[in-house]
Amino acid sequence: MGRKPCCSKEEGLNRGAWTAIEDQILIDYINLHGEGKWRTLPKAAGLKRCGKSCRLRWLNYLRPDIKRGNITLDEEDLIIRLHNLLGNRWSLIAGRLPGRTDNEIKNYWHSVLSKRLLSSSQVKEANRNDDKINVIDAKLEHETALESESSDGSFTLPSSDEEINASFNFRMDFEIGEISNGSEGFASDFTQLCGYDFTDMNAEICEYGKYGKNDCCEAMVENDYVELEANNFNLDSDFGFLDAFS
DNA sequence: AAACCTTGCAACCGCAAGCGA
DNA sequence: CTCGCTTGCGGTTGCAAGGTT
Repeated sequence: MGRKPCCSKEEGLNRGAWTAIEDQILIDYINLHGEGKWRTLPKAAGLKRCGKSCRLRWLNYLRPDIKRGNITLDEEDLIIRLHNLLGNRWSLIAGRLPGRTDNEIKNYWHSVLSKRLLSSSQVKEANRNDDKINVIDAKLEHETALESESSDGSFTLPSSDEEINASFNFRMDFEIGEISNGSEGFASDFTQLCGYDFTDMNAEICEYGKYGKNDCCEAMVENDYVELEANNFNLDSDFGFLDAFS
């Protein structure tokens, strides 16, 4: 590779793809001594690798709880929503997807989702010029486009590109600032539709907002508020009102 | 069959945050 | 407070495999 080597101060270290033997040495060592102390781990384990490389290999590949490949539609849907909310905060997104690593999600985003969303954004932009629709109508339209109801009342996630694009055409068209200021009529309507209690959300904002915008956003993610079908949240613009807390 | 192109993904790099001395 | 070290994160690279011409 045409780049400066990792941990260039230390010579004689292996680089590039890991061998099965190296993997086994690392697994055995961590099973015995636990994670951490990456700087000293290679020497202690007898690996000719830098600590960074060992850490990365363990976290992204060797950990026993890692799921690999076959990202489900549910996971994909969650990745898209979290990315809309948090941007390129891959580690935070990965934290909401058990068994998935930040690297895998980042790769999936760049190789699959970003291309798909790029094409859907053109359709989305056209819809920005449409008249605003009220929340109830929007929700019904969204459900019609996104979900197909089966005989037992359950729903399925979108499977075709058309359906996924349709989900992106849906916009909440509301100011989240209104929620924080206690727009009770709106909140009760939306709570009824989505099953989320904006009273709790307000409390969450007040509690975590005082520590700063990022803490508040992360707290909201932790508490599943991102499950709202608000696909177009943006950390800086839509949560801008939280700046007042910082 | 061979050359070229595209895609997926593991791995590397630089930077910044956290933490202890 | 500052300095140095370690760890974690996001961006980027380059290899290998599969697809296309």
